[in-house]
Amino acid sequence: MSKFSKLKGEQKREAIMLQALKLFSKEGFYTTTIPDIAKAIGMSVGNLYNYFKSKDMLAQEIIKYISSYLGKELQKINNEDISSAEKIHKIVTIYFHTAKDRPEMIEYFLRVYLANREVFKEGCEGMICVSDFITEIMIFFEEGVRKGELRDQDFFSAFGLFMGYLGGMVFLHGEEILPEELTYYIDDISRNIYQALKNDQV
Amino acid sequence: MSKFSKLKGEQKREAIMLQALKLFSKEGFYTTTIPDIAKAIGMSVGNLYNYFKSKDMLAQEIIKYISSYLGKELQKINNEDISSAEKIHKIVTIYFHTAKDRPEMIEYFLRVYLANREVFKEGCEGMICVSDFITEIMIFFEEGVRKGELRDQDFFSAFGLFMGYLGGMVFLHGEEILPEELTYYIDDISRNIYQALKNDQV
Amino acid sequence: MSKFSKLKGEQKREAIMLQALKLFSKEGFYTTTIPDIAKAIGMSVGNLYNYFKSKDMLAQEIIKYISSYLGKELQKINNEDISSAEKIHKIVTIYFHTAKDRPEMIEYFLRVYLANREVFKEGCEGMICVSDFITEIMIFFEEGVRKGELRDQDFFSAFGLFMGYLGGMVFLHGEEILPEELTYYIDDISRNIYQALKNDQV
Amino acid sequence: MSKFSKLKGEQKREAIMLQALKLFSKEGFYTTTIPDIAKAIGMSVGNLYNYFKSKDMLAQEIIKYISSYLGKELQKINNEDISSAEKIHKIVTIYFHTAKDRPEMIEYFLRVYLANREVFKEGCEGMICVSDFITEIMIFFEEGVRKGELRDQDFFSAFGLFMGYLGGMVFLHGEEILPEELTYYIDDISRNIYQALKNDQV
DNA sequence: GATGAATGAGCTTTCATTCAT
DNA sequence: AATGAATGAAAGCTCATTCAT
Repeated sequence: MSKFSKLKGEQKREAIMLQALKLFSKEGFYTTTIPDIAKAIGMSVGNLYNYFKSKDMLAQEIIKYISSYLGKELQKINNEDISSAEKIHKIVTIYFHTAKDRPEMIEYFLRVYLANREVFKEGCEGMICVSDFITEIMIFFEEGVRKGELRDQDFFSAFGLFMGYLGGMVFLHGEEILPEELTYYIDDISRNIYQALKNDQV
Repeated sequence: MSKFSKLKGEQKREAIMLQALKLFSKEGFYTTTIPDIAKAIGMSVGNLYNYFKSKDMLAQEIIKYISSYLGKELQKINNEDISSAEKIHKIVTIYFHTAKDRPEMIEYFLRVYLANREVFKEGCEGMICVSDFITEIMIFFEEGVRKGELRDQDFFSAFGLFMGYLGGMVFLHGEEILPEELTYYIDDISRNIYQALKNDQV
Repeated sequence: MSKFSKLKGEQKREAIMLQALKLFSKEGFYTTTIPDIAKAIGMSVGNLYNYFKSKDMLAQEIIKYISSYLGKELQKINNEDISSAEKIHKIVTIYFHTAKDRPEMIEYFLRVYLANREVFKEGCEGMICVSDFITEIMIFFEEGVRKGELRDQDFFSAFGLFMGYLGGMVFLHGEEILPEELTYYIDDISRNIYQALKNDQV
Repeated sequence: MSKFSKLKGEQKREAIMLQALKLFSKEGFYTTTIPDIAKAIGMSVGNLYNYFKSKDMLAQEIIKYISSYLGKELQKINNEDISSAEKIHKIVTIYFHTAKDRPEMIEYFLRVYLANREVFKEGCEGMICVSDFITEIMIFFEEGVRKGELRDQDFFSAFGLFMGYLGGMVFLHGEEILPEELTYYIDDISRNIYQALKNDQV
């Protein structure tokens, strides 16, 4: 643990978020207490409340943080001049590598954000706290359609496929049910997604 | 609410599970209290503990109940003598209709079972509490492969697609993000899944 | 301390109120904690909340209790067939005797109810939690006017005199500033009040 | 808010007291926090502690300030060469005008000083923090007796009448129970007090 | 004098679970 | 089987006060 007291201002906010992110995703939102978080980063409970005014607000800031992080990764891919099939492969790759290197991010999305609606009800209405991420998926999809590489279907139908599929795999991995590493499935899954989304009318 | 006191034995157990299922899926596991459940079915908290020895155990019995229910539905489809493409369509249909008619079942799976690992850690190791359901998906998949209709890929890669996709759509629906009813997407999604799983080597 | 566990239902509610009344009036509302009250009556904190759903609600029930108690005492006097001067003397007497025998009641009125507006804001709007008491003062005053014994002045001007005066004396007594017992002042004060309120137009 | 930083020394002390006075009387002593006060005057909490060594000490300085202020007003009246009846009228007038123009002063007296004994226990024993004010009431009363205009009764009996009555009226006003403005009652109340205190033996 | 981040004890309230009846 | 009062540990959050800068 790097000395928390050496950090300041915005850095401390981020240090708190990263630690809470780990605990929330590993232990669950309700089973992680504020004192747990404070102790883990070596600060006092009271001071934590100087940075986030409630446990719920902290949870909301974290999901925005994750959405922003993943959104930026996707943006890089969207900016590349490659085919939709290649983009799908890269998206799956980045998603699974994130799940491997920073599993708490994906777990948080699945187990904290998606599962505890009541926590995000006020402050994250609709999908405003994850819009950075969703926007990039939308851009990927619409460009693919425009270029004639992807079939012009309902966006949500495509989005649900993407996110549900990837999320489901990460979940199975988290449950230690998968016999192989996540990265083992990258090719299969990229192919499945491409098969599902591609435009046959050529 | 039908008179709880008229029921007996196993029927009471089931009445408790159904009420708890509704409350857990709607309000969340941690935000639903045992007194909430007892009051909703008109019995005392003390007596509820005569049927389930803890809140966690109740939650575990419920997921087994759901798995069994959905497993039976899938079994009917598996027993029909139709193509894999048709089976996929039927599975998607039954899933979305369940999500529409008894949304608490699917929501419970997504928001209670998948999200609150700690509750199911002891008693539902691996996927033993949802094996009825998973077994039928496995049967569907292996038969499709055997008949040469589906590509012989890793089971989990296919399973993740199926469950993640369907779950993701139900989630989007629960968030009131989908512009259309769930049933509207049945054809698109069935097609996407089939495209992803089908055997091209013919 | 009588065995709390022997009591039941409404009796326990009352036992809690009486103990809280003592502590709130002696130590102050904010400096008395719920554990303090629970410990003083030998019950658990959690169980106390089975009887009163918050500290504020408990405080509100207590002021209603006091108002009802004092209201009944005044009612007896109002029902007697005596002059207004005699009634004043009896009211002052009963007030000071209450202040002597059950000082917490009067202290509560002065130091908890009158002073901590925010606690009674929602639930005791206007004077609805003390209406039993005020109503009797109003009856006394209006009958005196009707009989021609008291001057027909604004009710609040008369009411403020009565309650402010008596309250002020009890306060001075509580501060241990009065050189004599409260009862020593009964005649002087009754006379002063009568002089202030009587009808000279005869 | 005038620039706090322009002031210095004793002026800053007074600025703090005036702001705390407003907040304590309006929001209550325990519901007003030190940061609330600091923010309201645009200074830091740390610096506030350079002027007052604790919240309790601040509260004590404020009551002394109020007592001194009101004492001076009464002194002017005592110095006038007018009858006791006229003095009573002037005292009531000044009291109610203060309650109208600077309501926080009277409210503080009633709701902070009188109600939160524990805060003033050490430092304001007896009535030493309000002696400036009480002394003037005493002077008024004793001169009235000496001149034969007021009956020679126990001082506290007279003092309680005065302060209790006026305080009670201000309280009723604060509760928005009075149908009229406070000043409307000046004549009635002055008369009531005079009737109560005057010497009939002439 | 001035700042405000930091402390941590202590508050109100909740709730799974027990048990005497 | 049935009741629901009782328990008490533990939660989220507050705030007077301190102190390094």
